[in-house]
Amino acid sequence: MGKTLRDSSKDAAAAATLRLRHAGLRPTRQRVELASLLFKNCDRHVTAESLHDEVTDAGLKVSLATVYNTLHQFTEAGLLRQVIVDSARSYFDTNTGDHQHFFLESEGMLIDIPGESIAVAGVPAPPPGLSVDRVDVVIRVKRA
Amino acid sequence: MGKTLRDSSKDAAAAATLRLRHAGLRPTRQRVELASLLFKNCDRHVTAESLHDEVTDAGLKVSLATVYNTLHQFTEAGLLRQVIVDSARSYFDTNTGDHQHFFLESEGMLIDIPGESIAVAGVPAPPPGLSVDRVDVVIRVKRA
DNA sequence: AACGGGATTAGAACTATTCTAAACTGTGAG
DNA sequence: CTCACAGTTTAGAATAGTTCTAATCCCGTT
Repeated sequence: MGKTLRDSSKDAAAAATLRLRHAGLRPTRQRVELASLLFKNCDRHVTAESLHDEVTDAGLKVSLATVYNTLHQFTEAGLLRQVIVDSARSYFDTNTGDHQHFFLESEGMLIDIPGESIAVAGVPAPPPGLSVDRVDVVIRVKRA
Repeated sequence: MGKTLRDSSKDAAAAATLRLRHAGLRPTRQRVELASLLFKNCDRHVTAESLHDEVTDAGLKVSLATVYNTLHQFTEAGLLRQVIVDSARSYFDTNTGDHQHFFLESEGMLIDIPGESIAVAGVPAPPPGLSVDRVDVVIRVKRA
């Protein structure tokens, strides 16, 4: 028989707990709740503010400071990736694989572009003493 | 005969004044001083703070608010280009042509990469209703 | 020289983010 | 099962970068 809503919520929590343990993070209530929201569905892009609103709207109580802490810890642990496209706010991406982004600045919207589809050629060697850490491509788009 | 230091300073100011008029900006003392610093030498990358320090160290008096206003007006007028690589501060680039950047985050240093040398292939068509505004490539580097 | 509108300014205000210090809680030992 | 403690959370203060405000100033025209 199908699972009830409560079951799937429990499942998400259980999965989140596992994921946290794997990452070496203690599965506190707040971290489990945030991880459940972040990783339940498909790839997502959030800001601290948007995630805080979301968790609050869900009737859960997590402070904004904890949302910031958690986003950074998750990023540190490789569960999230920070996307820098706007000098006003930070975005975090649940897709940590190789990919790039469309960015619609007027609406703060990010859209993934699979890594395989984009190729960057002709990158010169970095100046002596420096090594390449990552290549970021941002396709800035606007409403046609 | 060679020009004196005072002459070349005057030249820079005269050139800056012309450049401002061409861009449709009134050549005020502050704008001329900032433009002289920005465009006297080769390509430069500045932040509001760094430019304010520079103009202050030169013994000139320009408020930080004016530096911000001016950077935005220059950008608007196509004299500068804003570079988004850091979610904590804004960089402005005197090179407005087609090019990309190395970014050494730990030192807030930007290095130009000529546009011809880099090619981005395989960019998918943007979602319906959106059009590509610009393609930014940032090569994040670290001390080897 | 006087005028008018844009430009500049100091300082307040604002936004996103980080810090602080106190209260709380998961976890392993007993 | 309970205790203790290190790690976590929290409210609120603090900070950094940037923008706003409203008064003053000055460039270009008359």
